[in-house]
Amino acid sequence: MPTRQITLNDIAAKLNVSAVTISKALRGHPDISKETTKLVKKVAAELGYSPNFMARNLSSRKSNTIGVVIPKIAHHFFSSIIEHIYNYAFEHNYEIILTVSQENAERERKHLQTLLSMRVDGIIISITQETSDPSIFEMVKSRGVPLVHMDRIPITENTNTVIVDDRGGAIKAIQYAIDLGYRKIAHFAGIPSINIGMERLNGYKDALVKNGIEVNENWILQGDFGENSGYNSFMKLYNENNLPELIFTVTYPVALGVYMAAREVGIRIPQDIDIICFGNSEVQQFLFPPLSCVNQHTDKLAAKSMEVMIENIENKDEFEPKHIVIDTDLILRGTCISYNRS
Amino acid sequence: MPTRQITLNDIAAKLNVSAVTISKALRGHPDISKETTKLVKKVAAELGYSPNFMARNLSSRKSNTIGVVIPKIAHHFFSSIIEHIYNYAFEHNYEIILTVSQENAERERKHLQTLLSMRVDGIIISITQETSDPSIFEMVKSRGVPLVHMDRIPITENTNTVIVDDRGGAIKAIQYAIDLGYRKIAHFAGIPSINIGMERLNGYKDALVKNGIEVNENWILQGDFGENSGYNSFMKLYNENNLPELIFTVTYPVALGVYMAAREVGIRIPQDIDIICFGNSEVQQFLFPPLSCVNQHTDKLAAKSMEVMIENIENKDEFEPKHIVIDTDLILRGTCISYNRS
DNA sequence: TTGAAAGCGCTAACAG
DNA sequence: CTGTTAGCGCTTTCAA
Repeated sequence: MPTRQITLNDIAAKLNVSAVTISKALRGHPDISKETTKLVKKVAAELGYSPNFMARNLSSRKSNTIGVVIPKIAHHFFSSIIEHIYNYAFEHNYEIILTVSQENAERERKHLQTLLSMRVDGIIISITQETSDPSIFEMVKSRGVPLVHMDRIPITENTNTVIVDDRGGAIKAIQYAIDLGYRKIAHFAGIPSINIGMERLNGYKDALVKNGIEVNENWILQGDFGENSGYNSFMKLYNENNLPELIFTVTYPVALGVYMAAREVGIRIPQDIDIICFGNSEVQQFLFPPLSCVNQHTDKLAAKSMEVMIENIENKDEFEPKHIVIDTDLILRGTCISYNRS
Repeated sequence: MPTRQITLNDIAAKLNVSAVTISKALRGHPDISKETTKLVKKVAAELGYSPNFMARNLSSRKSNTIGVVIPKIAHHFFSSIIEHIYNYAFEHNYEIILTVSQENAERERKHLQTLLSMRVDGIIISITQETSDPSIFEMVKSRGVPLVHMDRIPITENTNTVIVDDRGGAIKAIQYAIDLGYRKIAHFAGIPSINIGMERLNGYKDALVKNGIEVNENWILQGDFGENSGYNSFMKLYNENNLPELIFTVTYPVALGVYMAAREVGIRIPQDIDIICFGNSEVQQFLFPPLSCVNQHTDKLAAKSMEVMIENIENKDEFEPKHIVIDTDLILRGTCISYNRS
């Protein structure tokens, strides 16, 4: 570095006191007199002092930093959560180190290692589509680092989880559709090894069963959480000449894939086939027709995750893992609002 | 911390060598023999050693970390850029510290301070709508921290800038529309104090003038970059009974606002009024009608910003500020594809 | 109310 | 090829 940074010692030298005094004064420690504190702060500002977090954290063994691992960022659900997490952190004086696994388990693993190396105070994670080995999470916990699993969680015990009521949300949507008059309902499902895929599927089945409607396995299309998956599933049913009256998709991108496929083959939504999805995004109201959905309250998801995290950090010893479930609601727009089959 | 972390000394003790040897071995330093290195790495892995970045960075005065400040994250343009930045960083072994200013200049300032305190190796920033005082950027540079202004840049000299060819992109769009037959073209402009607002407006005017079309100030509606702005501007013209044939919006959200307003008052797009916007997003193809736009290549923006950043970091002394301009292209979908006024 | 001493975990420079 | 010495900039005892 050509330009050396100002340190405590520089200020100390200038004021003819010790660095300790400066350190304390700057942190508002009660040891130091009001006057001294004031003076120190003034000089520090003049000199453009910028505390060195590395040194501070190294010495205090606390970083006031929370690591976050998410699978994707250019996706409304996650970017919205992230935005709320950042806001929460800002208000509570925490820093966020965000990492993005790109749905890649190997990369997820590396990011976790990095966060540990950075000595973050805790980690909030939403796992990838392909994460299957939960041992890495055990490792994190064994290091004494608080962990919160958010939304996409593995099958681990004894860890904080903050999830959406996926099953309940799915039931809500399907029950509503049934009440409307729908009976032939397909589900474009996600990856069953991930909780959200499994639970939404279960909710779908539950609702059908409860209403005495037979579950048709041909109308449960396994895929992933992306556009292509929706496109392919639709095309499969279309080619089999086996389209249902309504499609319930596991995510909003999957629904986009359906829109695209339907337009391509000239099937009209909602006249020829209707649709509702899990997951909200502000652009849904601009689609044609505006897409109805199960809304997930990303703000609450984020806030609760942070809340649990901070509690756990500040109360490490006698902390019992929390399991929070966030409620959902239906947002009705231009699809799935009436049953008008011929 | 209840569970102490493994340190170099722990490994050193176990192997009866010095900590320095371990340190070097772990970093693959040529000083150490292959065998020793191998052994050390093995033991380190067994012990679950995780290098302490704080200590490492403090001692080496290098963090391999790049700070990023953006105004918003739940917005396709930025989340897309961020995603590319993360990927680039991952491939080049840099860490990213992302901060979000929420379009708030005060918060931006704080984030900058934090990043300096974290001793990041450099900072990439896209400024807020309200940032007016560039002195903070001078301060960053005076600290010897490389700075890259990306997309939304202040009026500073002598700093790296990586921007989109906003003026050129606007000209491209308007010229194309004029060739189609459009003459009555309005511009829903952004904030003029920010380069992208100014340049897109200038491009709009340039193109009109070049084609001998008079610039009508009533058709230049000043606003910001969000949905509401588009909504309000549209309503204003609608109420004045002064709608043009085509609207060119400064961003994609502004166009969404127009969609919403138009639907509300029963004006059809593109039959009654046509539209094209600056800025791409994958959901545009799912809008009705699919929205045409000037595409900005967020991947190149991100990659170039990172490239310049890393060059500047690794070559601090004799580095000349770079000014990169990224080209645009038109993506034509369901709007602004033909002139069919009656 | 202030400060001296010690150390956080690591690396750079040099010596052997 | 390996180790010794000396910090990086800060905070935490503990003594004055």
